[in-house]
Amino acid sequence: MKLKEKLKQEKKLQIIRTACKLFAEKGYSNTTMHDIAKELSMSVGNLYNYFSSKEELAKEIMVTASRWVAERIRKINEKDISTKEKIYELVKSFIDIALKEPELIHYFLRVFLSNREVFEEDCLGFACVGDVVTEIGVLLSEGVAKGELRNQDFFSAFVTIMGPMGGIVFLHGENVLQKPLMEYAEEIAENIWRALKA
Amino acid sequence: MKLKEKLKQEKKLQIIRTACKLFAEKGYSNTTMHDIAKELSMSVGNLYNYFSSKEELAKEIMVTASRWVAERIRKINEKDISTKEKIYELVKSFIDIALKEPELIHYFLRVFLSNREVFEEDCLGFACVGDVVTEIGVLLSEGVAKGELRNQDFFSAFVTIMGPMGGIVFLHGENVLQKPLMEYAEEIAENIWRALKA
Amino acid sequence: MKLKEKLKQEKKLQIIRTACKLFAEKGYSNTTMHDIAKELSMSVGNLYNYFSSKEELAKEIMVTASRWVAERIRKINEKDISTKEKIYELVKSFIDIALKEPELIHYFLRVFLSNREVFEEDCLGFACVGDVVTEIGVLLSEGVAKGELRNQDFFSAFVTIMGPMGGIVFLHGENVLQKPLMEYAEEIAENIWRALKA
Amino acid sequence: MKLKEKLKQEKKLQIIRTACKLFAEKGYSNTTMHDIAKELSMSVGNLYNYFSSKEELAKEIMVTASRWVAERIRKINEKDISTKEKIYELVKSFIDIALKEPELIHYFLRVFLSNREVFEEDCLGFACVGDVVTEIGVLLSEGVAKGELRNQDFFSAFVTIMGPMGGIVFLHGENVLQKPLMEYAEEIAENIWRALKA
DNA sequence: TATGAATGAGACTTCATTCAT
DNA sequence: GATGAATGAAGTCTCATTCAT
Repeated sequence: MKLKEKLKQEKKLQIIRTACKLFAEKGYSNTTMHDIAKELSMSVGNLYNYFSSKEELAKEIMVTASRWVAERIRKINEKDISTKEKIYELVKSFIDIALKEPELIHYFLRVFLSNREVFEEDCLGFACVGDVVTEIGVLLSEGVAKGELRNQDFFSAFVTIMGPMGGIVFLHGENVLQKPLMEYAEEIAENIWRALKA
Repeated sequence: MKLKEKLKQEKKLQIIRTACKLFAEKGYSNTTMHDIAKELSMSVGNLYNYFSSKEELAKEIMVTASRWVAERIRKINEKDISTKEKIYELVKSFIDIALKEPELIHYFLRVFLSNREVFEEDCLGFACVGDVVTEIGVLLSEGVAKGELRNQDFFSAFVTIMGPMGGIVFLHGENVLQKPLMEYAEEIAENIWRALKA
Repeated sequence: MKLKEKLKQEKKLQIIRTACKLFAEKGYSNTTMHDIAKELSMSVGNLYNYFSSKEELAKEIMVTASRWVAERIRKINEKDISTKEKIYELVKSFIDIALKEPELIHYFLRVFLSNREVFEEDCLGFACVGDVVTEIGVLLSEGVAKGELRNQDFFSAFVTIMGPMGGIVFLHGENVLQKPLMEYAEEIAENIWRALKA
Repeated sequence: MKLKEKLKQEKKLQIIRTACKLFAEKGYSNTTMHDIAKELSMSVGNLYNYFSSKEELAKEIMVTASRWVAERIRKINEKDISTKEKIYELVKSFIDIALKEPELIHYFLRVFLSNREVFEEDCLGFACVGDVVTEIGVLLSEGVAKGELRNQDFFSAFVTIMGPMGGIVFLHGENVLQKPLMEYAEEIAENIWRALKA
């Protein structure tokens, strides 16, 4: 039984990864359950053995993806380095994810940001992405505690971090940037650091 | 003849305003041409006398909305004040728009950002929002010229401005903020200023 | 008043000609009243001042076109030549029309033949194309009277004449013929003559 | 697995038969996918599991119907009888089909002949009805080889055969004939034979 | 579990026709 | 007569979801 359960989880994850990619590429509405099934070489019917609906699938993707990203940030938070260095690492990490697993970030930009009705019920106050928010919160409050960051409203600081990072990745996805994405990391990080530092 | 033409333009604008609102509220895919027609108390068929398709409508909204926002920024640029003050005014202006005409900003967040395929052809390199980009560019380069801002890559600076502003408005739309939106203006503006100043 | 009436008839004819061409080119269903109006540089509404409906227009075209073709046949019938020669002239005439005013023949093939419901009421027993049928009837009965054609059922003879002529013109319209259309005239005429001669 | 595939083919054929009938009766444009689904007691959506579009369906009908008719002609060609007898049998066969399965012939007259745009791409040079053309070609060239038919251009001969046959069946469908359709067979056959014989 | 045929509501779009100006 | 904005029914096609096998 345990093995069976594990296999099922394995498959769920596989579906999540594929669906995340497709949603991120084509948008939530433009991706059909058939598209997902086809990409996975499985039947539509079977998809419903793992997720009760398209919305359900979208939500689980968000939770999972958020957890992955949060994990990366948590590792940074755990490091014994200055807040400035943490911010630099955060930006690099974020861009690294955007390069290696772009669907994670684009899923957020394309699906989560824009299909609020899908997430409305279960994601009030961003329950779905709570892990990420928490980690950013940790980074900020520790920075303040250490006297390295100015004390300010959480949300102001939060958007000052996430906004530029999300923005540059979005522009990258649109092919409007003239340099490789990673080359923007330093400048963005410096901007964020200057914006928040004590 | 001129009158008739003017009336038609008037009506187009009316449609654009209404459609912008609906798209911003419910998302592009979740808003039907029927919804728009109903809200305008007109027939679906007639809608197509003004816009040849739903996509076409979405594009024209973007161009128009972008022009409106750009106009606001241009007025700030024209003022004889310091760059710091300009940034403060920009943030306040942006939030002001978000409060009085939230559909303009949310249209950008919900429709433009997330339904890239709709805009792909005609909006390469953001032709659609070019006016806004231009004005931000002016603000930045003048700031640098006056020695008030550090010289840096345009895109880095651009997302450092637009990211936090967009972010806070988005969170506002999601009802997660604890204070009235405008109360975040000062802090956000200060963050952006510190991020970019020389 | 008379002048006015004449001008109206003139315009009707102009509309008929244009509509006939469009219907013949694109088919009845695929041609919109707007298409016709546009081609004539007039408004849709005005079209309805001349013809009460699309169907009405189609019928009037058929009557008019049929009269034109019948006129050509009548002239042949009136000639003082042998039936064989008449058949040769008929085929050449038919092909000549197909080359110079292809819409007349194609209208018959594309619209009349296939949109029977349009003509049903007013064209029972081919009232619409009665003139052509009559002239073919004259040619046949005179040929029999002169002992040059075998006496046979009218419809058998009728299709033996019209079938090959319509067929070759259709194939020409489809670009499957390898020689210029007119070069088929002799052979077709000879076939028809042999088929019917005494 | 094979069984399932077979069942699907079976159903496709069933759809083809029904759609052919409806198209032949009411014309291509006047027959809706809903009409077809209803006649088959199935859902519109499911229709699209078998044919990707209405046009696609029309094309497959043409190919299938053409194959059926060609089969009948092929059997005649294989018989060890004179060309004259073959022509007589061909006409009878054609009329027999028109009586028993009128939709096959009327589909050709009403849909194929008149909705050229539907078939344009995939049916250039009549690829769709190639089988029928081929068989007629065989009949003709063998007749010439045996010295029973005059040698003439293929297309001239082709329309001399198909024209009268199609014509009489069309008139039958229009209820303008005064005798039962089959009674025209002899005369038509005789006409065609005389038209082509050496 | 796995399959994919089946459902049916609903989306976008077209178009003949009307009517106020 | 002439215009073209307005109507709204209807058509084609899509797609989340179900269910018999």
